[in-house]
Amino acid sequence: MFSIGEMARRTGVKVPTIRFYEQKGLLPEPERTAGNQRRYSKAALGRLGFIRHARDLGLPLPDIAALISLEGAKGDALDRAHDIARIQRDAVRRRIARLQSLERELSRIATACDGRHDHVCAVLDAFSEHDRCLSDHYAAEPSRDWINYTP
Amino acid sequence: MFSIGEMARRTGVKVPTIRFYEQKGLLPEPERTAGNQRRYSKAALGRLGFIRHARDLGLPLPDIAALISLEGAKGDALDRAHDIARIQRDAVRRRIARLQSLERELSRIATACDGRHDHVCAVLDAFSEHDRCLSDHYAAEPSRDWINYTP
DNA sequence: CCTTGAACCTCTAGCGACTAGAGATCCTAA
DNA sequence: TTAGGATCTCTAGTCGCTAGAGGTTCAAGG
Repeated sequence: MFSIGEMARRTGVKVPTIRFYEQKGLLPEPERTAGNQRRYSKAALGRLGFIRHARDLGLPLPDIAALISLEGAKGDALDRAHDIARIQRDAVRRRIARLQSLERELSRIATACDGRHDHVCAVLDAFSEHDRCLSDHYAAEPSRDWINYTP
Repeated sequence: MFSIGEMARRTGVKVPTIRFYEQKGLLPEPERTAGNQRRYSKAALGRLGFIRHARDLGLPLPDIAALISLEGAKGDALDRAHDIARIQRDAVRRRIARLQSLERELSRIATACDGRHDHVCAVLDAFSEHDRCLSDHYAAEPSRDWINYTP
């Protein structure tokens, strides 16, 4: 049996976050001591590790809850787990592509006029003017369209 | 003079978000019609475009406010703008590196046992067991250490 | 057995960056 | 003049935590 602090130490999940997960239904309510303190089983430790790992992989809590509900599932139900992984992987790929174009543009801005500021430099303009962008980072996130941006 | 809806249409920033930016001091309070509706100048449109672009680059609002305060600055003050760009670029680079290792792991999970679920498949285990990870994605984000994770 | 102090408890509120809704008012074109 | 889309203010909700207040419990040392 582990105290909540022991769980935190072993998984790297902070104590308030563990209680938060319990409140959100991701962790089952643990046993309590006579003095009302939480005592966790090894299974609970494993599940917290699962949550931690999935969170690190970028999964939102509802998706993690969905995965947990698949515990012990067989057959077609497991397709859901694969789906979640695939969807997350594709989302990550899109984020990578988008960040790479942002990185190019930030590099451009960071090196604009190379630190010589005897006259007005382009760094602020570089932030505001998308026309000068080397890349198409707006197009990368479909929910945001700059089509009508005409300053 | 532009209405708030026109500003939204031209920049892609949603109407409530424009009001939110005003409330946060990123946009100056615009003129109003007799009926209390906002009317924006071209300068305000430009600034909103600036904010939009900087947000897309991942800058937090306080950093954007700092950049705005540099408007018209000369000399050393502009170093601050370069600093912000460099810091953001480096942050983006770290995020890319981290996401790439996550992508590898999600791919591994997504393709675990290849859709044949006649028996218990490894996808859930793959989510929970970091031992099997191909990459070191925990180490990528220094604030989270898995050193003591022993399930 | 008693004390001390670290760890635990519940509860509320706050973060960032919006987003959604209610209910009221305004503007514009037919 | 009227209809209906756009706008107004205000509050509350989202996500995934995090921090703090104020109180209780546990475990080790004396």
